[in-house]
Amino acid sequence: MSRQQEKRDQAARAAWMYYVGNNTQHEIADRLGISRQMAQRLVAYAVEQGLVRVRIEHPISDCLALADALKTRFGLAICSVVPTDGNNAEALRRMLSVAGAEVVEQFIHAEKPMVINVGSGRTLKAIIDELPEIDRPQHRIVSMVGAISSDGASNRYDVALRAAEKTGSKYFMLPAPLIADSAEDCRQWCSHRVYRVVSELAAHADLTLVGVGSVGPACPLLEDGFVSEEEVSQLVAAGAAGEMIGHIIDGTGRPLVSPLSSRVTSLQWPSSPTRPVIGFAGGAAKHKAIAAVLRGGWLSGLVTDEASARAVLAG
Amino acid sequence: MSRQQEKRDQAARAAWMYYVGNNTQHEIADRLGISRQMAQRLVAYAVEQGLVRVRIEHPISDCLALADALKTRFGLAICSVVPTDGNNAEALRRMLSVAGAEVVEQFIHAEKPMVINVGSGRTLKAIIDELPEIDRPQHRIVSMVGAISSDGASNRYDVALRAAEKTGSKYFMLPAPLIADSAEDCRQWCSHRVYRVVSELAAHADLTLVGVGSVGPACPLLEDGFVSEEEVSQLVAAGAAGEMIGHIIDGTGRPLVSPLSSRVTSLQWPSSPTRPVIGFAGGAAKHKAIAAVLRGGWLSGLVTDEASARAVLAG
DNA sequence: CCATGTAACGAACAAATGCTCATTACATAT
DNA sequence: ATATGTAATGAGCATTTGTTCGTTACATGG
Repeated sequence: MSRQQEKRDQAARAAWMYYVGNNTQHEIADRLGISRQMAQRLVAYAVEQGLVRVRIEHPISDCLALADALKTRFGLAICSVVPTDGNNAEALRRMLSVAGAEVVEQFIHAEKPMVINVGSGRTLKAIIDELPEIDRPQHRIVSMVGAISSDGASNRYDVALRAAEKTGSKYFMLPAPLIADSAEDCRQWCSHRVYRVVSELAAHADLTLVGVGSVGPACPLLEDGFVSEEEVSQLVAAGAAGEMIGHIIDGTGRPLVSPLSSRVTSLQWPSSPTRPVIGFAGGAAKHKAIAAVLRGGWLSGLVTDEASARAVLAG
Repeated sequence: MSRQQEKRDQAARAAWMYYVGNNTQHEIADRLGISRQMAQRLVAYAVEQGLVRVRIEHPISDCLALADALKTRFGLAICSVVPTDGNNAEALRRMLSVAGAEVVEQFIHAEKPMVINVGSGRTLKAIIDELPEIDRPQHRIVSMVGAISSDGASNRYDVALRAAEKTGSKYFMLPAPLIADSAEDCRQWCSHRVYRVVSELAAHADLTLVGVGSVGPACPLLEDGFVSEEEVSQLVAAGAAGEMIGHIIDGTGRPLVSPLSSRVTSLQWPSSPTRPVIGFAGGAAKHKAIAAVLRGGWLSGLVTDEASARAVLAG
């Protein structure tokens, strides 16, 4: 057994004893014949590696009420609202991950083979990471965004690939960059045979998972270098309120036609979808984007936080 | 909203912030406008109330190896082995609960209506308590042991009832005491119409969950006042190695014929069952009982602890 | 063989948590 | 209104946990 494996094993053991067995780290150390600090490190390592999964079972009535209100107002089938924790971004991300993973798990669990479209974004990535390993080789996972990044290497946002790894499902990548160099280039990418095959598969997906992004200073598209600051300013001036996998929408939820829109290669889906399309997003920066996406009727499910829910309902 | 509800709500919120959001209790206190101690109490309350569910995702290879060995040796379809934590009974119970609940959850999750037989015992009770609330009104849960206790009141071991409450399933109780006053009395109970109906239902169950008990000093049957110390001595002298819902078996796993055996009203099932029958037990006191039950081929699944697994495999 | 970088380790300290106890608020019965 | 029991509260302290830092072990390349 590799050194790495051995460490994970021991960490898992320490985590069992600590979190489930209610031992102190000192007791664990004694039992495993290691130092107190080492026990502490093992437990910390287990948490860091995602070996420890925590769920809060009791729904908070305020959050439940907000979720119900959102369901009614925007015709959602699924809605989960997590408590807001000041503006601690780290905490928010973790909470959305836990709640999001719970929702996704319900679907993934099905034995019946499914096609699952997966978008991009940090929130979605965190959710996939939070998923337990469930073996579902019968499912097919489709990446809705181009897996080819302009600099070639980094595919760190290929959330779909991660999801496929987690579940052992088949993985279908979209052979394109997220944003093509020109409208012509975009048309080329999108007319490739493989693109069309994947796109066709995605059109019949049983489930679609997408992140919702803001458009503005420090927005994901800008941070990840897909658009320039100038382009962002132009988009905002043109009324951009948010985006999903690169598709920009305005405040009413309608697609925003712009120089950019003809260069985005990522997959599209109809408004008021008949199959579940679940969006994940939270945090003050995204209030406007979430509201816009909901107004546009792009989602049938949403996982968000308390403050965002309130803001959206108030708007 | 009731005072109680409000407290649970706030406890859940604190638990989210503490366990998921990674806040300190001080931060939680500030945010909720309460004292540091109060935040601590809320978190503790949430844990105590079972609002917080912890799972360790990574299988420990030693435990996995033991589980595989048990599967092979005793023809089990399912086996889960949790790490042993000295002889901390409390920790053992919690670990078995978590691992057991995980196994049970897999089955309960099914949408297809199921009939589930549920036995008795502290371990099984703890497992049911650990189950998340999943609404499954289509399932039917059958209590394998008499729900009528001799002193009338206490039905604290009616694990099946709890399970039915947790899942919102229909509940079928066995109208009988666990141990009848005499063989004649027993025959009477077992020939009642309702008993026969329930028994018939149980015979076609899709899943059976039972605890495994020891027979000896401080064994469950004695502790709960179902048998006297003298009777236990006699049973042990006659070769009793363990019991499941009152059915005593010897070291080879064969039913032990005794004055008691004709008075036990609880349901029976065939050895080498074709549908899943899962046993739950751990701890030094039960090593002999577990080995006996496995030898008898009564189970197709087992959840136990490392030390027990080793002991059984060594024997 | 040595040099060099990296991981493991434990001591010591700082921070966070849990517990006990005395006090206070509050409800219910008299 | 007053007594009386119960739950809520915070102060103070003990324990537990987390982090930093210097040292030691160990592997790898020269």
